[in-house]
Amino acid sequence: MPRRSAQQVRATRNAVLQHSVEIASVHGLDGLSFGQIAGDMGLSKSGLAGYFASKTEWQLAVVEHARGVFRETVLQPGRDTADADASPLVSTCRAWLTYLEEPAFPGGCFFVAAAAEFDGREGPVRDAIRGMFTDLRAQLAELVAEHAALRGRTMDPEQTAFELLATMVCLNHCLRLGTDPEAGARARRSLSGLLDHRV
Amino acid sequence: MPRRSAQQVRATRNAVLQHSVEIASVHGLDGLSFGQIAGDMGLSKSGLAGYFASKTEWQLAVVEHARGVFRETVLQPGRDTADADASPLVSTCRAWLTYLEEPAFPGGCFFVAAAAEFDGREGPVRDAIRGMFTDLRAQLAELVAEHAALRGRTMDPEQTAFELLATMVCLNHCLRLGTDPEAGARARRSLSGLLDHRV
DNA sequence: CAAATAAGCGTACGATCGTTCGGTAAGACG
DNA sequence: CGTCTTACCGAACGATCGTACGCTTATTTG
Repeated sequence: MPRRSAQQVRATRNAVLQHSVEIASVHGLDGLSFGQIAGDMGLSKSGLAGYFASKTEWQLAVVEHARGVFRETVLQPGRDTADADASPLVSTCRAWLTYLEEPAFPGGCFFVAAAAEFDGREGPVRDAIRGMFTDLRAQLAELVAEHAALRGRTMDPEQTAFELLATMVCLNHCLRLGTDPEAGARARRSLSGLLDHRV
Repeated sequence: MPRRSAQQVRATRNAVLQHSVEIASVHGLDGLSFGQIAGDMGLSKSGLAGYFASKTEWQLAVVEHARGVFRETVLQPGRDTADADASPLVSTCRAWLTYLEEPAFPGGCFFVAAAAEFDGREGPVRDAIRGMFTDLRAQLAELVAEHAALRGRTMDPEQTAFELLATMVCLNHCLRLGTDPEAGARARRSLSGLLDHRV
């Protein structure tokens, strides 16, 4: 069997993916290179490449890893910290704001960057990113519907989900580019209006 | 003097920049390569590189060229087609929607892509992109203030500018990724609400 | 203990990258 | 007409890219 246990291998692979996501959030998924990342992590180029069947497979693994990070940084805390005052949607938005303002990835939201990078191309990487946003939209719409029911309001879940996503994407844009020091406050004002609740 | 007139040279350079913007909107500013573009345009690699002092200078020229395209595709028509019914802001938003839905660039809005690509880095290219959005925000806020005055409403120009930008950025995102066939309608609904006017 | 397994390394491959340099030839000007 | 300017090309450079192939070596298994 392996010279290192399967658990150690998985841990190393996870560390590689974590560092890959961080670099990719700054330099893009195409900006990843085996040599660079291997050097950063004290591995050989071929050693690192051995973890993945190809660069595309590596990129797909990075996307999947980032999805996990988003889940446990935004969606899961959103569910967990909901209470009588804050609906799951409200607390999800709060976790989301934190995720953008104290970035989980040094280059800002990995998915916004990856979407912009691959939205004009074809292939499995684009499909994976697209899948992430399709799921996100569905979950958001569900949370909105739940929120509306809790507050006894009528809302168009899809429309509100679109506007929530718009606010978050634009907040990420402004924060990363630094064009608007008040972006956080503006996003919160938008969200409060959308949700009829202080965020 | 030159073997080709200065005007011809400028025309060639312009054609190079036009094609560069189109490629960059799909593959990113870093995805540009002298060899690739030169091949596409029937020039030699070194011949094309001769137009620019370095790759960075090339990227800066591409950003500047794209700014011109945005000006004459969105801002200028927005000003020109305003009438008694549609304020300059409303007609600008209409031109903007057209720019996103019948893309001037094959990869969607060049600036959204470029911002996502460079927002985590430093250097002159990032500064140029940042400058574009700083200007855009200022012009948007001005248009909003004008619009509010025309309609006799009170609006926070900066806040509304943020929400307009959010809508447009998210529309571009959804259109390019194809995650929401109704994105155009949703964006129009958002805009109509923001501007208190059918868009 | 010996054999089998596979993680990781070193090396090499062809391709492409940005950049440099000298040569060629076409137009402008004396 | 001769000279000068310069747009453009061809070739080459060092570097880096993704990928492939053996080899070493530690661990597990029979």
